[in-house]
Amino acid sequence: MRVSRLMLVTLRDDPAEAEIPSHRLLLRAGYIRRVASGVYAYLPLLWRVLQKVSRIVREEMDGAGALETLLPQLQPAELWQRSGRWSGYTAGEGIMFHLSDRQGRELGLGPTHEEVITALAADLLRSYRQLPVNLYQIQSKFRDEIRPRFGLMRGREFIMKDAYSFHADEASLKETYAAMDQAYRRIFSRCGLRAVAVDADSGAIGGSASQEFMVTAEAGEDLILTSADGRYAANQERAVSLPNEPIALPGGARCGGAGEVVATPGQSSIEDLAAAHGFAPSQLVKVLLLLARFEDGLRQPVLVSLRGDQTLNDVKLANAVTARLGAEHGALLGIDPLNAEQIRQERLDLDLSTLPLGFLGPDLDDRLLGAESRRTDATSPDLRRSAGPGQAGVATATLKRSFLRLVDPTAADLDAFICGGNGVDQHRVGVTWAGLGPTAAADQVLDLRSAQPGDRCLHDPGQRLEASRGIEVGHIFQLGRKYSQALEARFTNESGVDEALWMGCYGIGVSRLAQAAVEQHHDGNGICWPVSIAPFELIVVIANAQDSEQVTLAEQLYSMLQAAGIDVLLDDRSERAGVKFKDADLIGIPWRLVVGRGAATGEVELVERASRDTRVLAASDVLTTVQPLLAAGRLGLTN
RNA sequence: CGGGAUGUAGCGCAGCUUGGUAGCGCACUUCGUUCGGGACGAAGGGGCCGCAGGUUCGAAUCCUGUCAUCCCGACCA
Repeated sequence: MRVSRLMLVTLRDDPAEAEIPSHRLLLRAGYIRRVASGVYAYLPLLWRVLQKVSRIVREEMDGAGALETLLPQLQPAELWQRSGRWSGYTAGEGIMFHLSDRQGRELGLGPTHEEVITALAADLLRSYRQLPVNLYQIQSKFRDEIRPRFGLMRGREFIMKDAYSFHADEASLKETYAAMDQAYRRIFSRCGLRAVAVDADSGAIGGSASQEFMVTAEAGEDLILTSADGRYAANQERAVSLPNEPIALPGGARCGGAGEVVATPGQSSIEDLAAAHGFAPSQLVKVLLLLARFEDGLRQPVLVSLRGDQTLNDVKLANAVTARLGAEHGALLGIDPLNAEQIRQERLDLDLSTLPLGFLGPDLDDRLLGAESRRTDATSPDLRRSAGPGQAGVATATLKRSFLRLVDPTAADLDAFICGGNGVDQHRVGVTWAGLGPTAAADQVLDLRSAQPGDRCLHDPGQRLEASRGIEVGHIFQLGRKYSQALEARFTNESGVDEALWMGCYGIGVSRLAQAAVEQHHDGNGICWPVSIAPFELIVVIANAQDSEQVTLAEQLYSMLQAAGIDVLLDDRSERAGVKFKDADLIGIPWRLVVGRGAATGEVELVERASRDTRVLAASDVLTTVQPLLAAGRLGLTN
C-alpha cells in the first residue's frame, strides 16, 4: 500500500476529547473517529490491526477445536425473559439497548450471546455423542454503558470474540476451560501483550469459576492485586487477604458487653471519632445502611457491619445479597447507601430522620423501619415515570420492614469494640457481640471487605499484596448449568437420561485489545505496534521524492518486499522527509526503511521504531536482513 | 442519575466582560523557493458561532430553554 492512497489523516494537535495516551494516539494517527459517545468508526489502519488480532484469535480458537459462527445482534426479549436477565439488563442501570418493532415486539441489541447460543444448543444438541462443542464468533456487541470513556476502552459498540462451550459433565467443562485458559495466554502473547490472569468476579454473567486476563497499564480501569511470588493474582473486586491484627480495646468489655455510652457530638465518621477520643479505627465497628433493589419490587434494607479500618467491597456485598434473596425476588437491580432521594422517588414509606445515621449499631431495631401499613400506590406516577418507557408490568416498590444483617469477619472476630449507640451523638465503648443481644444476630457472617495493597496474602502470610492496574481484555467463565436450565437446553446422556448441558463462556474484547496494545506500546512520538498486530510491518520512506534515484530504488525494494509476503507500506508522498518520519513514528510501523542520500550507492537505512536502533545496509541485503527480524516479531512476545 | 466544564472552519483555540454582522495557528488549494526529523513566501477556499425561542434598530456576544460532548462521582452514615 502506498501512503498517497491510504487516506491517511494525521493530526498535529491532540484532540481535546481524549484523555489517555492510547485514545489520543489512535485519534491523532488516524486510526479512529468518534461517531457518537462511545461509538467509533474503525478507519482503514485500525481495521487492519483488528483483522490481525482476529486472525490470531481465530487460529488459536480453531486450534483448540472451536467452531466459528455468526449469531444475530438483534434478539427477542422473550429469550432474555426466559433466562431471567431481561429486566436486569434493561431496567434501571441495565446496559442493553432495547426497542420495540412495528408489531410491538420487544427486542434487544445483544450485549452478549448466552441466550441465543443456548437456545440454539437446545435445538441442535440432543446426545452426549455430539459433545463437547465450542462455538465462537467475532462481531460487534452493544452495551449502553453508564459512562463510555477512553475511546475503544469502554465503548457502547465494540468488537468482541465470544465463545460458548457445551458439555456432558463438569469434568469436560473444566477441560475446555483449561484449554481456553492456555489458548488465551497464547493469544495475548502472540499479540505482543504482557497480560496476567487474575481471579475474577463473574458479575452479571453468573456462574462459578472465572478468570480475567489483564493487560497491565497505568490507565487500566481495574485494580489488580498480586503476590510477589506470582502464585496469587486477583481483581480487587474478588481479592481476598488476611486483614491486619486489630488493636485490642483497652479495658475490654464494659457493662457486661452492652458497652458504656459515650457522648460523641457530631462525630459520625471514623476519622472524627479517632481524632476526638484517640480510638484506633480497628477498635470500631462501622455499620453501613444500604438499600437493595430487586426486580420484583422488594426494597430490602441491608445493615453491614465492618471493622472500622476496613472498606466495603460492593461486588462481594452484591453477590451476598443476591445469593440470599435473588432466587425468590429476581435480579438485584442495585444496592446503594440508603438516601432520601431514592425514598422520595420510589415513594417508600420511610422517614429517614428517625434513623440515627452516623451513630448506628449492629443491633439497630427493625421497628425503626416502621410497620407494614400503608403500601406504595401501584399507580404512583413517580414510580411509573422512573421505570422508563416500555416497562409495562414493572413491580411496585415495597419496603421490607426488617434489616438484612451481614457482618464481615473482621467485625465478627472482635472481642470488644466501639460502635454507634443507635442514638444521635452517642457511641458505645466496650461492646461485645454477646452483649448486644439477639437483635444484633447476623443473618450471615461472610467476607465483605476489600483486600488492599499491603495486606498479607492468604497462601503465604509472609507475602504482601501489590497493586497494579490492568485493562481487562479477556474473561473466561465456567457457567455451569444456569442458562441451560433456564432455557431448557438438555441432552440425553449415556444412560438414556435427559439432563441440562454444562456450559462455559469465553470472551475477548478485540477492539479494546487493540487500544490496550497502544496503551502498553507507545512513546512520546507515537505508537509502537508489536509486529504481529501492526497494520503494516515495514514502511519504506523515500526521503526525497524529487530524487529519481531514490524513487527508483524505493519502488524496487517495495515490490520486492511485497513479493516476499511482507506487509509493506511505501511513503511516496511529496512531503519533506521530516514530515514522513514524524508520521511513520506516529502511526507506529515497527520497522522503517529509509531510501535517501545513500540511494546513489545502493545504501539504505533500517530503523526499529520502538528502540530507534539504526543500521545502514546495502539494498541488496534488505530482504535477508528484514525477513528474520519480522519472522521473530510475528511470534509476539518470545519469553 | 448527581456534580463540574465545554460547544466558534477538519484539528487546536481567541473573540463574549463592554452587542455593530467572525479571527489566529495547523490542515486544505495554487504558484515559487526549499528538500534527512512536522520548511518559507505569496495568493486563495472553507464557518445557519450546537439548536430553538426571546430582548434589541442590530446577537457568536445578553436572557430562557434545549441538545450534544468531555471530566469527576455513583464509596461508607
